[in-house]
Amino acid sequence: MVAGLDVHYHGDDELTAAVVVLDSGTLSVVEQVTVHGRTTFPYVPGLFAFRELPALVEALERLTVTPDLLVCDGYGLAHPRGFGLACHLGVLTGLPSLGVAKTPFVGTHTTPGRERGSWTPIVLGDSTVGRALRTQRAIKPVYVSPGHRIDLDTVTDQVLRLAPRFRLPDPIRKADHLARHGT
DNA sequence: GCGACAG
DNA sequence: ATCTTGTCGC
Repeated sequence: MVAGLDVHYHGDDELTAAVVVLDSGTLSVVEQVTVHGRTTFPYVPGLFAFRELPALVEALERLTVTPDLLVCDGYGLAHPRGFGLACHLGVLTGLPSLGVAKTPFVGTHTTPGRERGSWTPIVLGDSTVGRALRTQRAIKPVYVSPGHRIDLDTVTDQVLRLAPRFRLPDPIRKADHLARHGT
Protein backbone atom coordinates (compact mmCIF):
# COMPACT_ATOMS: atom_id res chain seq x y z
CA MET A 1 0.00 0.00 0.00
CA VAL A 2 1.22 3.46 -0.92
CA ALA A 3 0.21 6.70 0.79
CA GLY A 4 0.17 10.10 -0.91
CA LEU A 5 0.37 13.20 1.30
CA ASP A 6 -0.39 16.86 0.69
CA VAL A 7 -1.42 20.05 2.49
CA HIS A 8 -3.77 22.76 1.27
CA TYR A 9 -3.87 26.29 2.68
CA HIS A 10 -6.86 28.61 3.12
CA GLY A 11 -7.23 32.13 4.41
CA ASP A 12 -4.61 33.49 6.77
CA ASP A 13 -3.47 30.44 8.69
CA GLU A 14 -5.85 27.57 8.05
CA LEU A 15 -4.77 24.33 6.46
CA THR A 16 -6.04 20.91 5.53
CA ALA A 17 -3.72 17.92 5.46
CA ALA A 18 -4.71 14.90 3.41
CA VAL A 19 -3.44 11.34 3.21
CA VAL A 20 -4.73 8.91 0.62
CA VAL A 21 -3.72 5.26 0.72
CA LEU A 22 -3.77 3.42 -2.59
CA ASP A 23 -3.45 -0.22 -3.47
CA SER A 24 0.01 -0.33 -4.98
CA GLY A 25 -1.06 -2.66 -7.77
CA THR A 26 -4.41 -1.28 -8.90
CA LEU A 27 -3.89 2.31 -7.73
CA SER A 28 -7.41 2.26 -6.29
CA VAL A 29 -8.17 4.11 -3.06
CA VAL A 30 -8.02 2.01 0.11
CA GLU A 31 -8.44 4.73 2.73
CA GLN A 32 -8.35 8.51 3.03
CA VAL A 33 -8.04 10.94 5.91
CA THR A 34 -8.13 14.74 6.24
CA VAL A 35 -7.06 16.87 9.19
CA HIS A 36 -7.96 20.55 9.56
CA GLY A 37 -5.77 22.87 11.54
CA ARG A 38 -3.82 26.11 11.66
CA THR A 39 -0.29 26.92 10.61
CA THR A 40 2.21 27.09 13.45
CA PHE A 41 5.30 27.87 11.38
CA PRO A 42 5.89 30.19 8.38
CA TYR A 43 7.02 28.97 5.00
CA VAL A 44 10.81 29.16 5.04
CA PRO A 45 12.67 27.41 2.21
CA GLY A 46 14.74 24.71 3.84
CA LEU A 47 12.45 24.49 6.86
CA PHE A 48 9.40 23.33 4.99
CA ALA A 49 8.91 20.26 7.18
CA PHE A 50 8.30 22.37 10.27
CA ARG A 51 5.30 23.87 8.53
CA GLU A 52 3.63 20.79 7.09
CA LEU A 53 4.79 18.00 9.37
CA PRO A 54 2.45 18.33 12.38
CA ALA A 55 -0.82 18.06 10.42
CA LEU A 56 0.53 15.30 8.19
CA VAL A 57 1.69 13.22 11.14
CA GLU A 58 -1.71 13.61 12.75
CA ALA A 59 -3.39 12.46 9.54
CA LEU A 60 -1.09 9.44 9.36
CA GLU A 61 -1.93 8.53 12.96
CA ARG A 62 -5.61 8.37 12.05
CA LEU A 63 -5.09 5.74 9.36
CA THR A 64 -6.35 2.28 10.17
CA VAL A 65 -3.90 0.70 7.74
CA THR A 66 -0.12 1.01 7.71
CA PRO A 67 1.28 2.15 4.33
CA ASP A 68 4.41 0.48 2.95
CA LEU A 69 5.60 3.72 1.36
CA LEU A 70 4.98 7.44 1.88
CA VAL A 71 4.96 9.58 -1.26
CA CYS A 72 5.58 13.17 -0.14
CA ASP A 73 5.06 16.49 -1.90
CA GLY A 74 8.52 18.07 -1.62
CA TYR A 75 12.10 16.97 -1.18
CA GLY A 76 13.85 14.25 0.78
CA LEU A 77 17.62 13.91 0.63
CA ALA A 78 17.85 16.62 -2.00
CA HIS A 79 17.83 19.40 0.57
CA PRO A 80 20.36 22.03 1.74
CA ARG A 81 20.82 20.05 4.97
CA GLY A 82 20.14 16.68 3.39
CA PHE A 83 16.91 16.29 5.33
CA GLY A 84 13.72 17.46 3.63
CA LEU A 85 10.09 16.78 4.47
CA ALA A 86 10.14 13.22 3.15
CA CYS A 87 13.05 12.35 5.48
CA HIS A 88 11.28 13.81 8.52
CA LEU A 89 8.09 11.90 7.78
CA GLY A 90 9.95 8.68 7.17
CA VAL A 91 11.99 8.86 10.36
CA LEU A 92 9.05 9.89 12.53
CA THR A 93 6.86 7.05 11.29
CA GLY A 94 9.60 4.52 10.66
CA LEU A 95 8.14 3.97 7.20
CA PRO A 96 9.92 4.05 3.83
CA SER A 97 9.39 7.42 2.16
CA LEU A 98 10.32 9.41 -0.92
CA GLY A 99 9.94 13.01 -2.06
CA VAL A 100 8.55 14.34 -5.33
CA ALA A 101 9.02 18.07 -5.97
CA LYS A 102 7.66 20.15 -8.84
CA THR A 103 10.49 22.69 -9.01
CA PRO A 104 14.27 22.50 -8.64
CA PHE A 105 15.50 23.51 -5.22
CA VAL A 106 19.08 22.51 -4.56
CA GLY A 107 22.04 21.08 -6.41
CA THR A 108 22.71 21.12 -10.12
CA HIS A 109 21.29 19.00 -12.90
CA THR A 110 20.96 18.94 -16.64
CA THR A 111 17.70 18.52 -18.55
CA PRO A 112 16.71 14.86 -18.95
CA GLY A 113 15.74 13.44 -22.36
CA ARG A 114 12.14 14.02 -23.36
CA GLU A 115 11.07 10.39 -23.18
CA ARG A 116 9.10 9.10 -20.22
CA GLY A 117 11.55 7.44 -17.87
CA SER A 118 14.64 9.43 -18.76
CA TRP A 119 16.42 11.14 -15.90
CA THR A 120 19.54 13.05 -14.91
CA PRO A 121 21.25 13.17 -11.51
CA ILE A 122 20.83 16.07 -9.11
CA VAL A 123 24.29 16.69 -7.71
CA LEU A 124 25.01 18.50 -4.47
CA GLY A 125 28.62 18.81 -3.41
CA ASP A 126 30.18 15.55 -4.54
CA SER A 127 27.18 13.27 -4.17
CA THR A 128 24.02 12.51 -6.07
CA VAL A 129 21.04 13.42 -3.92
CA GLY A 130 18.16 12.93 -6.35
CA ARG A 131 17.06 12.84 -9.97
CA ALA A 132 15.25 15.08 -12.42
CA LEU A 133 12.81 12.52 -13.79
CA ARG A 134 10.57 12.70 -16.85
CA THR A 135 7.35 10.93 -15.93
CA GLN A 136 5.58 11.82 -19.19
CA ARG A 137 6.94 12.43 -22.67
CA ALA A 138 7.86 16.07 -23.30
CA ILE A 139 6.29 17.15 -19.99
CA LYS A 140 8.29 19.08 -17.39
CA PRO A 141 10.28 16.68 -15.22
CA VAL A 142 9.70 16.15 -11.49
CA TYR A 143 12.51 16.17 -8.94
CA VAL A 144 12.69 13.02 -6.86
CA SER A 145 14.81 11.99 -3.91
CA PRO A 146 14.91 9.30 -1.22
CA GLY A 147 13.31 10.05 2.12
CA HIS A 148 13.86 7.09 4.42
CA ARG A 149 14.70 3.40 3.97
CA ILE A 150 14.71 3.56 0.17
CA ASP A 151 17.38 3.95 -2.52
CA LEU A 152 17.37 6.24 -5.53
CA ASP A 153 16.76 3.49 -8.09
CA THR A 154 13.72 2.30 -6.16
CA VAL A 155 12.50 5.88 -5.83
CA THR A 156 12.75 6.28 -9.59
CA ASP A 157 10.98 2.97 -10.30
CA GLN A 158 8.17 3.67 -7.87
CA VAL A 159 7.53 7.23 -9.03
CA LEU A 160 7.39 6.08 -12.65
CA ARG A 161 5.08 3.24 -11.77
CA LEU A 162 2.82 5.52 -9.72
CA ALA A 163 2.62 8.11 -12.50
CA PRO A 164 1.35 6.06 -15.47
CA ARG A 165 -0.76 8.85 -16.96
CA PHE A 166 0.13 12.23 -15.48
CA ARG A 167 3.18 14.21 -14.47
CA LEU A 168 2.69 13.67 -10.74
CA PRO A 169 2.25 10.27 -9.07
CA ASP A 170 -1.38 9.26 -8.48
CA PRO A 171 -1.04 9.20 -4.69
CA ILE A 172 0.00 12.87 -4.66
CA ARG A 173 -2.67 13.90 -7.15
CA LYS A 174 -5.34 12.18 -5.09
CA ALA A 175 -4.08 13.69 -1.83
CA ASP A 176 -3.98 17.12 -3.46
CA HIS A 177 -7.55 16.72 -4.68
CA LEU A 178 -8.76 15.51 -1.30
CA ALA A 179 -7.08 18.36 0.56
CA ARG A 180 -8.61 21.06 -1.62
CA HIS A 181 -12.02 19.60 -2.44
CA GLY A 182 -12.61 17.28 0.47
CA THR A 183 -13.28 14.33 -1.77
C1' DG B 1 28.63 40.10 0.44
C1' DC B 2 23.92 39.49 -1.80
C1' DG B 3 20.19 37.20 -3.65
C1' DA B 4 17.53 33.09 -4.38
C1' DC B 5 15.13 29.43 -2.32
C1' DA B 6 10.59 22.68 -1.80
C1' DG B 7 5.14 24.30 -0.66
C1' DA C 1 0.97 27.65 -1.17
C1' DT C 2 -2.69 31.35 -3.37
C1' DC C 3 -4.69 34.62 -7.01
C1' DT C 4 -5.77 35.91 -11.87
C1' DT C 5 -6.30 36.14 -17.05
C1' DG C 6 -5.82 33.83 -21.14
C1' DT C 7 -4.69 29.87 -24.30
C1' DC C 8 -4.33 25.07 -25.80
C1' DG C 9 -6.07 20.42 -26.29
C1' DC C 10 -8.71 16.06 -25.53
